[in-house]
Amino acid sequence: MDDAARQKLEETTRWQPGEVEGTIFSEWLEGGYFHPEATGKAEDNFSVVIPPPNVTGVLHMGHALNSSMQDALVRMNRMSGKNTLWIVGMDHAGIATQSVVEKRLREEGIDRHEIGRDAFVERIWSWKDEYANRIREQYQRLGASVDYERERFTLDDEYARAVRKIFTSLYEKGYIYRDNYMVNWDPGSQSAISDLEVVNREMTDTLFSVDYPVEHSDRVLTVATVRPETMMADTAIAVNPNDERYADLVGKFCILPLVGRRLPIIADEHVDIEFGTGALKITPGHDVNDFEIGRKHGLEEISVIGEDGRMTEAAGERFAGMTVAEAQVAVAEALREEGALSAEEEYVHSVPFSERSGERIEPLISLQWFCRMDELAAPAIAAVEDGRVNITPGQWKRVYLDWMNEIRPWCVSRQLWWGHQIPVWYRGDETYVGEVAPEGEGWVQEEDVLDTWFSSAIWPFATLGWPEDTAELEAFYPTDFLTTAREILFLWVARMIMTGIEFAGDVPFKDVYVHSVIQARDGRRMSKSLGTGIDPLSEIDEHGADALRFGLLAMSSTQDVRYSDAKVQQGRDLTNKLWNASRLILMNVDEPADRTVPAEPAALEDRWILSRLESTIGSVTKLLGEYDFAHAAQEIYSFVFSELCDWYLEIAKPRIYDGDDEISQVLLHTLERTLALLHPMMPFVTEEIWRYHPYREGHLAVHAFPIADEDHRNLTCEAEVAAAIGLTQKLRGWRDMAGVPPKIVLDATGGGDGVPEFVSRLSRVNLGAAEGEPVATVDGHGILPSDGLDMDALTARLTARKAKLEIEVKKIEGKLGNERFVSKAPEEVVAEEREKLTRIQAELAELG
RNA sequence: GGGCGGUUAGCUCAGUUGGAAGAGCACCUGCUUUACACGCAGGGGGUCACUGGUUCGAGCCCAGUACCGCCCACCA
Repeated sequence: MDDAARQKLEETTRWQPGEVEGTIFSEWLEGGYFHPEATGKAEDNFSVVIPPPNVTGVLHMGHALNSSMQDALVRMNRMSGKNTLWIVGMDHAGIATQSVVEKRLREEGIDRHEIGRDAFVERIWSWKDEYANRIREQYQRLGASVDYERERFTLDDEYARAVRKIFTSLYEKGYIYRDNYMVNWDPGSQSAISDLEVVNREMTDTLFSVDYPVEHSDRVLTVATVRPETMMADTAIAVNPNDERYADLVGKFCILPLVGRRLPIIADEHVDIEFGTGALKITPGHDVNDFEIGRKHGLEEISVIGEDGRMTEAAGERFAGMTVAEAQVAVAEALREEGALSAEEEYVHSVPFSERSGERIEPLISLQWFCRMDELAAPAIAAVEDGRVNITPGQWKRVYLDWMNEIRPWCVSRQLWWGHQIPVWYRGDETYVGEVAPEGEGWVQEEDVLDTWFSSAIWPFATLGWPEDTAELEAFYPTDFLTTAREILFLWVARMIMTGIEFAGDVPFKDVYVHSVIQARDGRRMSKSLGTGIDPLSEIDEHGADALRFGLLAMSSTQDVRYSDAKVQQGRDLTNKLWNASRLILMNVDEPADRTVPAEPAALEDRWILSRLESTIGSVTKLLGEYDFAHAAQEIYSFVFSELCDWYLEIAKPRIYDGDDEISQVLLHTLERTLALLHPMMPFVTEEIWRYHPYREGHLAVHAFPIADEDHRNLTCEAEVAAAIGLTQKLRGWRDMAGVPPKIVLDATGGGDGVPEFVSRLSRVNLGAAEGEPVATVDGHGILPSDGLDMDALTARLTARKAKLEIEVKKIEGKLGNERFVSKAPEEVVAEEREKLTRIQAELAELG
């Protein structure tokens, strides 16, 4: 180490992340460590795709969590010597991006229709560039070791070609078709949306009872509806076939109030006899159920609400042009005038809303492109059932299978401008579907674009150059695992599995880990609109990237958790602890002539820390492999704090200052392995410390990941030191209990053989110093009288301790006195109780 | 309406196959011990939501109840 480095170490008593994180990251990039050659086979290599964030915004805490998890595993595998690729990129996010940009334009007083499609899309592209830069920078701040040279965007030319190929191919297989069908119409975005983009909310509406007179009769059929404004589109009245009240009316007709149309009275199982009057108005044009019933019975489909959310001419001139809400009031009023409204009551029910625009969904019949899913789903179901794709935690496997088994056609067209324009061309009655425009004059391309998820569904292989037979595909497909939030299990994960099998010839990943959702500190959802979001960047500014990464991993779990500042602080503490422990080692230890650590060092504590180190390496590696990030973080935290710093370094301190080859070997070896082990979780601080390590030959990012070395495990030694530590703690505890001032060194009997030297030093109780009449005993060691002992306080505390132990004795004696316990419980359990009793009785004896 | 998850220390959360409950933070008491006060040592604190059951023994298993959360669903 040169003088400048030594001075830096001496001066820097706290880990200061802000100063060095940027430099370190640049060095990694310059080293090209994150940009692998596309060589070798996927089964030997390691690859992961990042869930591409929307270009609408900035990274949120969910992205930070996901990336912390992926990076931990990616770095671990890269260090283990695997050719490793982590793919990054962004999603064009059709509706989301279009509406954000549209809103901004409106603030400038511009309507997108004024400037036209091309100019509008141009505006979004510049928006995209701006946000992609920000997102990329955020990943770098986080330390994500993605391949920045292979960044992809779901609307790139190459990617778009893959999308068109998929569409065309599905069309040729007969899965994709165009149809007039009931869709979820979002008046906000003026587009159809899929079922998965609809959220239901509880609403209080008015339930109107409307009387429909029966033709040639003085009877009326009363139906209940929350949507009287759709009644102009009614084409039937339905009753349950088993409803005796109406059996004689089936086949007859009602007269539609206000309009006067004759409505057939039909029988359908769907109608609930118990609900309301048991008669249901059927409006195939504006209700999903009614649409199904209508198709079944061959009813006419009338539309009275337009795509703009206003009543059409078909609603009659009295209502045409009104908004749906206005029409409801007007229709109710008209019915009232006619005396056809027999009741109005408050009614709570769930109502569909657009997740994106927030507007109430208007079910409309519309000409859209659909994709039949059954054939695609079947092999994707099999892949999860037979374990080619493994979903953890296990309960999500069933959720996935349930949904897949009930899968319905997917409405893939969107009436937007931003997205993959559907590769279909029309000319008169002709329709052409293909990857490129057809030859000839007069062809006009379909204006609609594809659902965003249609393009993200092929992310794992389209990013690798599919459909070309690229070296990247060969080397990195299928990927190894995916970590994801459960909310996109259907939207994204399921569809990737389906397209992967169908088009790339294999499942896209072997493991899916569904992680928890990090909630706001108060337990609410983190959301921009609620203002409950916590910005990862400001957390990094405040505590450093390592602290945030550690904190997120430590607080992660399979169940939802609240954001824990304490866990981030714990990460911060760990970086600082590691930094300072390293300072102690690196400033005091010289590089030994021979780096080799003896299989069995002479010093007990050396054998001990080596054994504990290897044990920790084993368990952390295992936990990371099981996606148990929280326990992995906890494990390494307690190793560093407790075992390495609180015990080993304190025990070894005199030797560290004196310096000898063996302690140097052990310290430098232990530090090296600890840094490498921790690097995947805390890449920055470990890389920076490594800079000062005499063994350094290159960056830690590409240093070998440690493999647990069984030769250094020594259970006998671990037990011996554990006992010595136990004794030290007892002596310290006793001192404190007895109120002995810290400066006083007590004398005690015992010690000698079998008790390591450090016990006396760390407990400040000089074992075996002299003989004499003890005032008390601790584990057989007699404490000799001393000026620092307050005998009154001691007596009081001993009495309290005794009382506590006696209660414990009674409990155990009761248990051992229970004949059934002794006879039925396993021997070792009984033996353990006996030992415990002996132990406590011995302590009681010592207390006198 | 169906399904899933949760209820453990003041707070946030762990608790592997049932053997008598842990961590971090917070709290209390000491300590400027020459790596670190983002530290060190010691300590207090829990009828494991409730009610039954199985068992020698239940936070863990079974049945039910009460709250809380999430997902799915076409009750007008």
